[in-house]
Amino acid sequence: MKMSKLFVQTLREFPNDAEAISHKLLVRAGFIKKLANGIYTYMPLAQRVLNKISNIIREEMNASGAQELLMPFVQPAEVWQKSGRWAKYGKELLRCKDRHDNEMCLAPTHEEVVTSVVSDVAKSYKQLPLNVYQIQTKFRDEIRPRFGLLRGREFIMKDAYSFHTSQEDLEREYKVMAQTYTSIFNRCGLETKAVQSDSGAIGGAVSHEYMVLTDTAVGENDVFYCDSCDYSANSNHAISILPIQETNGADYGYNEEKTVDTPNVKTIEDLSKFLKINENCILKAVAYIADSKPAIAMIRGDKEIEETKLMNALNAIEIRPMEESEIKEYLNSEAGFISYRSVDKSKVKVIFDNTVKGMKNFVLGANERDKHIVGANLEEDIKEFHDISVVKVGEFCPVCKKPLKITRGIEVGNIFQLGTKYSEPMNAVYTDENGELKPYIMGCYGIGVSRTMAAAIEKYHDDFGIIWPIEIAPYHVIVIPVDTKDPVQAEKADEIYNKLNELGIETVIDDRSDRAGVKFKDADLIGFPIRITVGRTISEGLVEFKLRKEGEVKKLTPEEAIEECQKILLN
RNA sequence: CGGGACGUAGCGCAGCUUGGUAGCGCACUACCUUGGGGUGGUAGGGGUCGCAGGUUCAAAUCCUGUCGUUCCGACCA
Repeated sequence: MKMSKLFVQTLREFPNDAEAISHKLLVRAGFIKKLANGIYTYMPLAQRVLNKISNIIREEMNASGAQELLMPFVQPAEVWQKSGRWAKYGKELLRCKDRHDNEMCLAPTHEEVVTSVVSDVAKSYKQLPLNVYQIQTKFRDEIRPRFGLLRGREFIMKDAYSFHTSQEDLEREYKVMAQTYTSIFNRCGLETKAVQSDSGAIGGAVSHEYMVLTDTAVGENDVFYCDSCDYSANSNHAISILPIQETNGADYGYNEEKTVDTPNVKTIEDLSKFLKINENCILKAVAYIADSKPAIAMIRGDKEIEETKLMNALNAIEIRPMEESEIKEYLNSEAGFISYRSVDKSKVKVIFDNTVKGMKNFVLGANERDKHIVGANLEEDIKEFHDISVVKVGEFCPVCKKPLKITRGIEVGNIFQLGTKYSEPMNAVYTDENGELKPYIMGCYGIGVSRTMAAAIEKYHDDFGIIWPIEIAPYHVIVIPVDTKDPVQAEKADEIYNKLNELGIETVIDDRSDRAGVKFKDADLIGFPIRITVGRTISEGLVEFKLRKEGEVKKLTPEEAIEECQKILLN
């Protein structure tokens, strides 16, 4: 490809509205162009990267026995109503109507359709197990799309679904997919960590997220991990061992239950200062609306609530903090002074965190403005506790009990054992050996293709631009004639360019009449892994060979440079 | 959903206070110049100033509404 013909425009400045480095570089290097919030055109350079990632995925998925298909992106409401998700899926599901007034939606995922398709075709146990996948655009109407391709509304995803006759067979396939994912990301030049995204609790669905670990990534997930064993988990789901620590308000002189005035003391921090007591002796109440119903979560003052865990404990689909007015309405209380004691437990669900077990003579809201109770103790009939707190660094690994560490991760893939979550409500069944109808046992396996591209940039860049891993780089080599007016340089550069292309090495020649500086800047920005510069030294029969990654310049003959390219690509 | 900021050429911005022919840099076109890390110059092309309404002889500028973008918040009561 000639640079003068390549449909790309690099910008001299970073875009103003980008935050994440991958977003800034994708825009500045001319890979993507925004059409609307969270919706982008993939320009030719980006499309080449996406194709490379997709092809690696295809090769690995096919090798592990999965079959590629392609399902509709626009879907009728019926399939979603069948699974029950038409009502449950919130505003992320973009709904619309066709000309006949039929309700439709843009697919955010394909469990419904694939279940429906498979149940029409795979009617016998003889056709199972089955694993089908597609690579396709998805649409999720995110509340706040940001970070470019890391959290767009429209994005490209590989989604695979497997169907089995037994849990054992599902688990076998799950392991196959886990291996497949590791090799896919390795081939993309990305090291990933498979991180638990569920506590692994008995009977619970098992799932893992594949994280590209980077300390620099803005936003995204916190990942807890253990150096001494394999344990790692998304902070959403991480558990830690925290010995039930006894905290006693009596140590601060509060050994008798009584109500005290706490004027204008609203936060735990203020309260702790005002009463001269450690935060871990205060029982904090946080009020939520869970699926339109009120709930309060009680937790030790120094701990924080993990909403995903709370959601699970409440068995809710959607939760949000209560607003001031709702606190009045449902709890007849005021923020800062809520107590679990005075609420009507038949109407308001109360959840206690595990940390509350060890609290004695604690401080509690009095359910009245400017008043708290000190020296309080839990009633004996409160016996149910849940893990609803966020793990903190330094708490202990649940497997080997060593302190946990934290890092940032970008989720690029996930694998999930679904069981009969979809097949049962959708009545998707096969006939088994005994002629009985059974629901499929299912698994699903996703990879964010466009997000993987962005994650690679988050991981591999420097001040000058992108440093593509060669496996997913848009092109392998850029040949730069320094002075296109010098016929020797131009001719020799052309020769190298043609030779490389003949060898199947994807090469761009920067034939523009710009100065060398411009070409170097663009080459670094776009991130070609190999650069061959044809300049003055060509009179001595030498060109410059430079890897974007390492930055060292070697003087080689054109033949040696071409050989070097071949060697690198063979590895 | 709450709060702030911003919408002027593909990108980055000025002009608005005090209403009077729409500007700068990059990018684009042509020519000259330069030729190893974003040369220097000359001449051009490109904008219903987000949209709608209002005030006015006159609105990018003032007022109202609306749409969009963006940042923060939407656990720590």
